[in-house]
Amino acid sequence: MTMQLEIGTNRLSIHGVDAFDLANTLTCGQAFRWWRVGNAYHGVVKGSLLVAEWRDESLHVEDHSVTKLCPDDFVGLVFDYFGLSDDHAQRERSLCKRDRIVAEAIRYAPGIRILRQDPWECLISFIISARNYIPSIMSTIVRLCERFGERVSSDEYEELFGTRRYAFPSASALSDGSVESIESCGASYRAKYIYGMAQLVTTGGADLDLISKQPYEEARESLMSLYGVGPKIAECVLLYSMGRYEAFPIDTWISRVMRFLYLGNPRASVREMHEFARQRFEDLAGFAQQYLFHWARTAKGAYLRTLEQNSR
DNA sequence: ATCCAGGCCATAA
DNA sequence: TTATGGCCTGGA
Repeated sequence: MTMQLEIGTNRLSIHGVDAFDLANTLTCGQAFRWWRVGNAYHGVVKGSLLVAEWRDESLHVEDHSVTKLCPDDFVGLVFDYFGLSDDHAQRERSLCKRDRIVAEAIRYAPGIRILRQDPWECLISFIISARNYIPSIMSTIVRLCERFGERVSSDEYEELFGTRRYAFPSASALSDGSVESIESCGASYRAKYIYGMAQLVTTGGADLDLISKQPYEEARESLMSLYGVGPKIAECVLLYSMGRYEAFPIDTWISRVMRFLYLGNPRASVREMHEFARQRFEDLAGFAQQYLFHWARTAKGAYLRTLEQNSR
């Protein structure tokens, strides 16, 4: 199937996108800056305010930013962010052949893509996500953006939807704040990590662009050397913002799936889980993780919790 | 109401 | 190298 583009004024329609579920892709826990409004999703992506909707078998995206992108940049942003040039159907087929549990997860909810997010926003967002609910994560990020970010919504958008949107704050904007001001946005004990990170990145003590070019293991170590960043967050950054699809972030849900459905060992170590995932899923581990994560939380949530209870 | 969450750090063995 | 407690507080 070939894609067809239709480009209008600050709007774009893409027909013939295969293996793409917009709703699940935006709400499956990889990004925290999308809101459902009617049948559409409103989100801030790298300083642009986008309104995305899946309608008539096509993806429609509008640019509602104050400063709108030129058509080329707009198309580029959308293709890059959603990974539209990738043959995702082929990935799904390949994963289905490799593993029958992942095959079930894909059958349950196909078309989940890995978004290509901004590394800085991704890093801070997943620091905030530690021991936190998704709604809390989102509201903390909103408050950070309101306090430290720049306005991104156009006059027309604000009039139409009655709300103002802000871009994710830069490192230097956050470093101009303080631990206390970040804490009061709801970041809690994570505020010191965030403020420290903002200072480090602003002064050049950490270079995410450089890290993104390092070999996988080296990049992972570089990220984990940052105060407040452990294996889970490092791998989320690698997967969701650096296109490292071999990454396999292990949170409590993936841990349950691995311990009870794959390894049959309630006390399996994170190391064992990583080893297994690397051998089984190889270069597509990140996609396997995303499908398993969504399936575990929604379709298998109660079941996995029961297994966990019974193993105690 | 309580109760605990999509980890990380420090400390201890 | 692996195990444990503490962090803190907005939501369910």
